Formats: sequence, structure tokens, C-alpha cells
Amino acid sequence: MVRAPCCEKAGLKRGPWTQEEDDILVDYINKNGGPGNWRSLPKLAGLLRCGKSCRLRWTNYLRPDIKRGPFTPEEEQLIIQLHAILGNRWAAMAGRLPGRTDNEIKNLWNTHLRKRLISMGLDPQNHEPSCLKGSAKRLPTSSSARHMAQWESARPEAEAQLLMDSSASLLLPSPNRTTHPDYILRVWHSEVGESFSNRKPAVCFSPASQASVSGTTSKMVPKTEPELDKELSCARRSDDCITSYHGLTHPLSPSEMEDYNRFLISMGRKI
DNA sequence: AACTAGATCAACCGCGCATTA
DNA sequence: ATAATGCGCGGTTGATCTAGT
Repeated sequence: MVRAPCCEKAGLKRGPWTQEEDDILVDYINKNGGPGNWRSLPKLAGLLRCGKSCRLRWTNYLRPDIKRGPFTPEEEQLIIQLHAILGNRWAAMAGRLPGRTDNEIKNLWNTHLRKRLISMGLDPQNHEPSCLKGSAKRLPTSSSARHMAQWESARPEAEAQLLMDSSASLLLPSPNRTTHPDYILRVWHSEVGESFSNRKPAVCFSPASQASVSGTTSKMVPKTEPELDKELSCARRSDDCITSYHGLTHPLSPSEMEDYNRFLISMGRKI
């Protein structure tokens, strides 16, 4: 199957947008209560542009809720924290910074923040001190121990994130709950993360306990080793932002996948 | 004043996922 | 079930700006 081009290239304008083109696009979207179908928009609006170009111009520049101007130190700090959790998931970060676009955040990171981390002696990819790079012998050898150590380093950022967004995104529509990074992060934080940070099964929450993220009191029930192992296997593929951060990449077996789904369902009931 | 190198950022490209026919 | 299509995402490019020589 050969993918059709997003638009006929011939005769379409490229490069910087003029004020007149901006006006036409804004006017069309305002009059129609939204862009509708991006592919057909240029024709309907009378623009010699590809639909993709129109969408980009609107989402990155013309949208009325866009906040122009320099980033505040607070915003920069937040981006660094989010990057530690999410990696290069600019759109996910943009969702946490009202009025900022993924493109803006990406540009800020590549031009300023990345260099700032490097100058501070940190690896901009994993936010760890650069001197640790490549020194595998300094990392724990077993995968679960390595996992715990990595969780510990991610924990402050994850907690900042959870504190910041409080209960708002807990109201995600149910179809998104098992795939949304924030939801997964919350799962990780509430159950698996607690298990790893407490390290000893005797002080871990059982699957029946209440998650602590939403402020509900938790009933502490000792957790067995097999339970912890199961959670670890469940967590392997919880989301690419988590797996890439934690370096867990091997595929789940069908039974592990089943356990994972059960785990997500149970967490969905709790939070 | 002229040139150059580096920084910035708007825009483009290609890919993958989700939805529709 | 599958091909076609639309959309959004991350990576990259290139035009423009700015500071240094």
C-alpha cells in the first residue's frame, strides 16, 4: 500500500505565512466554529496551502489561547521536571503548560535547557550526572535492583508532577485511562512505585489497599514476593515513557499481559 | 561597515496510530 | 478484515537575527 501525499504539492505555497493568509485562516475557523477537516480546509477557505501546513500554523501560532513571550523560570523548571519523566514527549509536556505548544517547548529544550543540563554536568537524556554515563559497573546488576534504583531517581519528579496536577486529570474519560501517560504514571506511583521505594515486602501495599495519590487513606497489608514480582512484570510495558525511563523493554508473555490488564483494571477502580 | 558563526524558531517531513469506508 | 484516509507527533531544516571580530 502506497500512502497518498497529504496534498497536491504543485501550486501550493510553502514557507513563512503572510498576514493575509493568517487572517484568512483565522477568519475561516472563527466563522465555522473550528477547522473541521484540515485536508479540505485550504480549498474551502481559499488558501493555497496544504492542510497540514494550515493545522500547524493554527496550532503553533494562531490559536487564541497561545501564550506568546519568553518562558518564565517556573515554566523552565517544570519542563525540566517533565522531561525527566516523559523524555522527548513534547506534546505531553505542552498539555501541562497552558498556552505553550509542543514546538515551542521542543525549541526551548533544544536551544536552552539541554545545554543548561550539560553545563551542570547532567546527561540531558536521562538527567543523571554525566560521569555515570557508560559506567555500567556502578549500576545495580539485577534487573529489579536496577529498577528500584531508577525509580528512586525518578520519584521526586514524579511526585512533583502528581502534586502539580492534583485530581484534575483523574477525570480522564475511561477509554483513555489505560493508555494516558499520566494515568500510567499514577498507577506506577501508587502501587508499583510504592512497592519499589519501600523495598521490603513487609511494608508494601497489597493490591487491595487504597492508592495514596488521591489523598485517600491507605490500608497497609503486607505484600508477598510473588505479588511484587507480578507487579514488576506488569509494569514492564505500562507505557513507553515509563519503560524507556526504566529500561524495561522485553515483550510480555500472554499471561503477563493478562496480569497486566487485571492490574490496570484494579487500579482503575481505585483512582 | 562587512563578514562570519552561532542561536533562534517557524515551518516542513515522514512516520505511526486511529478512524472510516 | 483490510485498505484508505486524517491527524498528531517528534525530528529536522533553513531563513532570519544577533553578537563578535
